[in-house]
Amino acid sequence: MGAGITALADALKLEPAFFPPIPSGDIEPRTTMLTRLFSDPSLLPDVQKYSGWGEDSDSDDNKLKDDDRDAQDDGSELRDDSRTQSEHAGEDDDDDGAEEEDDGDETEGDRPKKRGPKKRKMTQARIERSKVRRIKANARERTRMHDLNSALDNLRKVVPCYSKTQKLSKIETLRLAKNYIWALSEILRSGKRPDLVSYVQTLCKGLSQPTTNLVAGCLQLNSRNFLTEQQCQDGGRYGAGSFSMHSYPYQCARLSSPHCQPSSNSHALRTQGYCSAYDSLYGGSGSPEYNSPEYEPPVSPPLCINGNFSLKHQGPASPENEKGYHYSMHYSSLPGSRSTAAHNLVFGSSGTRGGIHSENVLPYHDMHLHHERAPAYDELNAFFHS
DNA sequence: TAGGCCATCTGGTCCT
DNA sequence: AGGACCAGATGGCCTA
Repeated sequence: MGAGITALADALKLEPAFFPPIPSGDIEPRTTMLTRLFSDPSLLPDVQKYSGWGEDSDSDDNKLKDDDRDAQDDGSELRDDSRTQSEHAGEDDDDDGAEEEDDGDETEGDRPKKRGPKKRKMTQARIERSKVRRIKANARERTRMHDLNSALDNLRKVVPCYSKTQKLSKIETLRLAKNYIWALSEILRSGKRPDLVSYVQTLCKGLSQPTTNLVAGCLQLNSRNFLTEQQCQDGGRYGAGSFSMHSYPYQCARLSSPHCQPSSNSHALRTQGYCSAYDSLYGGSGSPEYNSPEYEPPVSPPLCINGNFSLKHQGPASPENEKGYHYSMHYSSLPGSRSTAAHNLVFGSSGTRGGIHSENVLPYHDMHLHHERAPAYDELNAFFHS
């Protein structure tokens, strides 16, 4: 696939070093990493090297911060003092809380005198200004956090599990997004249709059990079944984090239905299994499970295993939505259009490989691509087509 | 009731 | 000086 990647990089007008390896062991602060990650697509394929962000990198992150704090010991002392003051002063911002600063020198008492430039006397005007500044800063901080939450909401909508009634927590959203990006980039890298179970495992890596259940539920796959299946299959061949590209028979929750009974015919089983799973994953085909009270209809980009996804915009478009999803393109539904080729790439050129028929898939003209590189997708499809 | 998640306030730090 | 970003503290809400 090396040449393929090069062609893909060309099609996307990316730097030649697409998918460069990230030196392992380079742990950086979470915010820096996220910024870099989302601004530099070339790093996506190695996201998994950062697996365990939630735990390991957090501690590393904290370690760094602790080091920082050590270097700023004086600052934290001040901080603790001010914290205590504010606690004693109560929550009321209007209660001349700033005057406490003013009295700082007098109330120091047993505390050693602080060095450095002496604080200027807080005049009434300064106090007022300080209060106004604080109030404005609070408002800005609220707005900032609301923006952050809006962005997280948008992220929730494009990861493979979305429910308005059972929202993923912030941390789980980020973890799932990371896994999702990894899984998609892996699909792009290999150019093969992934094994569904491994795909779900990849998505769920590092997620809490409730979230794993939620994701598996959203994907219409009984998590216990797939976990059990995993353990039963040749002792860890599908170990955590693996992203096996070959398929094998597995049991999904829907296999109990009359047309999905396990049989000795592995091909038939595989076919039926995929049929059920993908069927549901693609949003469609009148699956009754969608009426489950626990999950809303799969408004998430269904499994997006075809490398594309449709964003769900229900309700009025917010300015942010308009801003963030400005680009959209509709694939032609003409016979023999490029979408077919792209579709075949991930589902196998036979069109029935793994039991997937093109008619089970939402037509591309119903799927909106939203990507800042939207113009490049034509070329990307050309690549798929060739 | 403990624990998880969240919103908010707050002060510190960095940058313009 | 002021804004952006960050992280700690706190309290509320919800659920097992």
